[in-house]
Amino acid sequence: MARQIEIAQQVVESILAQKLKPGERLGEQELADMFGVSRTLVREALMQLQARGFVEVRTRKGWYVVEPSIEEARDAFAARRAVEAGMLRESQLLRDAGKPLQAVVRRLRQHVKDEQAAIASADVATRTFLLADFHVCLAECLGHRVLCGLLRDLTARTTLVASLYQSTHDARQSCADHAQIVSALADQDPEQAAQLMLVHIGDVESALGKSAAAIDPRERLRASLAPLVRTRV
Amino acid sequence: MARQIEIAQQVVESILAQKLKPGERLGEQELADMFGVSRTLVREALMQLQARGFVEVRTRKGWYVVEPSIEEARDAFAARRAVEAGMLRESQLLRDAGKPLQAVVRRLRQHVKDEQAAIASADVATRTFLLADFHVCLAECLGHRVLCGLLRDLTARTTLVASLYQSTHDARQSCADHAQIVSALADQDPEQAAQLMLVHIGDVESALGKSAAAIDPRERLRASLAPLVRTRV
DNA sequence: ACTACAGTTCTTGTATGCAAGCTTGTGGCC
DNA sequence: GGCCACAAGCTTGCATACAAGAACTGTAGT
Repeated sequence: MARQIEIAQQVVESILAQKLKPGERLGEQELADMFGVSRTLVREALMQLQARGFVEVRTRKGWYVVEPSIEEARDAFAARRAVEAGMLRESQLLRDAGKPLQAVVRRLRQHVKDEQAAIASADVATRTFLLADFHVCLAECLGHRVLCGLLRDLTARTTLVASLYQSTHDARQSCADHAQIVSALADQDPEQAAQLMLVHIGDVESALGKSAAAIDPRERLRASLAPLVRTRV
Repeated sequence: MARQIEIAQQVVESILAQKLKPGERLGEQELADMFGVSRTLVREALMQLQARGFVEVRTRKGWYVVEPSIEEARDAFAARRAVEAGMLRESQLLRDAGKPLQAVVRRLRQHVKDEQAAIASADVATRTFLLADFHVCLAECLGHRVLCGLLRDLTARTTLVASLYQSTHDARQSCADHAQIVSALADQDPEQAAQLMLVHIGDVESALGKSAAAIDPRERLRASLAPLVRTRV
């Protein structure tokens, strides 16, 4: 595969696993050394990521993982609500039912099991990745290849949002939601699945910002420094 | 604004106006000369377009505007159905109603008027652009900035599909559909708007492939040459 | 006349080089 | 001692150079 796309993919996966945080700097030379290529390829990868809304460039200063504002965060969740509810309600597969649906349900149940395993083993990166990947998986299972790509990007964005606004949402709750959604699919009840999905996304969204409102860089620095001040160095 | 983004935008606009057709070759040097920059910037722009699904690169052969297969075409329409129906049904703006809705309706009615003007003046490029832009406009009006970007790309893709499979769909019909959708919005009836949207997209989709199945490059060349042959040069 | 092959040319793929701008550290000045 | 100016270094922005592969053309041989 093309080298740039590999680089871009790796960055996206790191975002999905919350290994890359919003605001993180991505030096061109640094990445180039890391992947053993020249800056040219790194730039091309970063351009792709920019087009997909993951990174931004501040002229002559560098590339940074995007830091969605509160409004952008809400907007990302609103987009996911629209896309995922629409996907479930307009799915052909759910109308026709039959054998393919069974295979889908089996695969999704397996995915939920994987989520549970990751939660049990306290593997945060895998857990975060799988919880987001469920939605991508769902799109793929329902036969929407375009939506699949769309959702990969959208879930990555909301993952970014979650790590910026310190979500307090419980992973087990998300996993349980997923299980319920799969059940609704198994019952061939798209509307129920869509409703559950809307609630699920709403829950994840409302878990934001309860503890920390907006963490701008200055605020973060101050927070990081606070203990030092308190101990009177 | 960054030069690459300008280049990418211009390409997308050309696609939306059907000035660039599927399978069209995009030579790096050719574009570089056209925009007065080096190939580096052109490549960076093309990389962005690749990430958004508009062009593909065949190694050491060149860049080409994507030629969606029949399945990819259906998939693109399915994605639009899901996204646009979801958008209308889950819109906050339509629930709250009130003054902002009026402004939205006014703007959309103006857009429909612009469409009518373009149709009347037989300006095919503007007409095609505006008919696609309606959907983008709708997303923007409803306050979804993320969906707005998504729809810009999705409508461009279906425009590409339409010019590949020679849509027989009537522009006036599309315009009338748009007007109806706006009316449903004015009546604060999201479900009705969503239904109309689904029918509208379905109509556009089913207008495909009736006349021409797949137009491969050879066939196109033959078609282009036909008149010359007939006059016995 | 048709095919096979070699040379030429054109195009992409990747690296490198150089200019411009930001950051930071140092020295001088008030 | 503190503040400002300037310079060094590092990073991005963009162009150019060069290598490698593909297509095309012309030629020779059957």
